[in-house]
Amino acid sequence: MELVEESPHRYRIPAHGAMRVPGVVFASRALLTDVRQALQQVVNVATLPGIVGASYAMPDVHWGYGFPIGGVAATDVADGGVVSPGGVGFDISCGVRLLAADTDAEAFRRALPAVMDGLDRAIPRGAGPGGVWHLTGPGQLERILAGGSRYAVEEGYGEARDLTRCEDGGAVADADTAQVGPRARERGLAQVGSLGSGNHFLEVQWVDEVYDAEVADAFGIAAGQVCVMIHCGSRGVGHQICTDHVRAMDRAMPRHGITVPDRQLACAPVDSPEGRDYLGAMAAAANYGRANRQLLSDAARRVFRRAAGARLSLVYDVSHNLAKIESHPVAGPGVDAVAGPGPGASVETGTGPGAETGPGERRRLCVHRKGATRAFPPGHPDLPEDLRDVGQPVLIPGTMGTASYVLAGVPGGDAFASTCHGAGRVLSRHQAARETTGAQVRDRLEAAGIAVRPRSLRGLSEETPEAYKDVTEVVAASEGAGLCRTVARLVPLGVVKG
DNA sequence: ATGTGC
Repeated sequence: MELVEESPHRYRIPAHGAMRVPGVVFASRALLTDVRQALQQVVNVATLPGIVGASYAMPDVHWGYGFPIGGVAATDVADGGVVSPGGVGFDISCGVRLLAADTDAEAFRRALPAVMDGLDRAIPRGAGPGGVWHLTGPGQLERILAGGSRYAVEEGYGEARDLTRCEDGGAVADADTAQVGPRARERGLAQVGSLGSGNHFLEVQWVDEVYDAEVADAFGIAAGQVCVMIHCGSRGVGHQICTDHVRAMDRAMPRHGITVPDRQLACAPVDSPEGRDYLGAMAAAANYGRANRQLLSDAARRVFRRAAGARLSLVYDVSHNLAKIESHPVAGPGVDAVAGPGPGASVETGTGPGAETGPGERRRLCVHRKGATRAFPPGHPDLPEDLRDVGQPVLIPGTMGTASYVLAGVPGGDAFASTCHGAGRVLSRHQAARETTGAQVRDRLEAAGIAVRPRSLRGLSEETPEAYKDVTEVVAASEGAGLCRTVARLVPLGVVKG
């Protein structure tokens, strides 16, 4: 496959065969090792009906179900554009939430063991059922699916201010709970307020380095400050919804006259019964994921209050697995996404004030972000007022025991205002577990001064840092590609895992 | 990611 280096962090796969648009890969040379399968998926995605601009890959791209993880694709709703569950992934609305404590790491050290023990008891995790809420009936699940974090806060599990620091104010309005099937509901009942397993975690971290003090200050974080980062999704609900709607679309594709190069790219026009049904169910799962993070935040807050006398305030909550209907400028047909980022250079800049002046007509697009984070630039109307001048906070969870990052959206960013989402796997779970044992991983973390509260040792071995790309390099490549700017680095004091 | 594998 031809990969043309256009700039140090931007590569292009020229459109060929059935591709309707080119592929654009943001990466460094080092990050391009072992991504052959993922880049074939970038090519496959470029054939989808209605796709505009390019099929994008973020620097943390790796192989996924149909679409690559670290992929961004937008389709034109009025031009037969499709929505594909594979473009969101099985863990619908998986995302990250960051809370900042009113204490610094030095003062906090003494309280750490008690806080970790408290979190160990308070945070449900691991595969299968178990959550902080025990639902009393189906009506309560209905309200979670429709109301997300907003419902959790109404019920007393948070502060009104939290909602101003959540993407979409804590809930998307277009959830269609009638499209959430019985199996998804059944699984959802018993998992409200739980981390799950795999790379999901709750970490106690501290701000080890600030790169942009002004933006960090606006976000509410400062050097030395203790934070809590929560990375989790919509558990069995999202998984079952993805499964159910992939099947429905797979059956409906012939009726819509759609053929795809890979069955895992099952899709339907956004403006079709199957497309609308999926988007409504996906929005319900998104709300479930947000409520999930809100409830875990409340559990962490109680522990911090009791064991450390500390208060946690929300920095931001953002998903990295979601499709959204957004308006972006798009160049006319025949115009490729050739140019790199820079003044006047990009064909489909992000939304925001810069976008209106760029070339192309604004179109209603279905933007799929799978393992990619929305990164609105300064001035975007959907940002809360106190963040409007600095841009959207972007939260990047690192590999267990290494670093995580806080980034900010920038003007002129390419890929429909999106950036990376994390480190990205290089070893499969199985391979990782063969490299080391959970006990070894635990001992290494403890020797580095990081407290670990795992639910299973097997899970720890699968998450060994060697299984992932270097998150620092991913973040540097994303900034180098003009997708975001680096604001702060966070390092763990303690890890709670499934 | 996932009651982890049709």
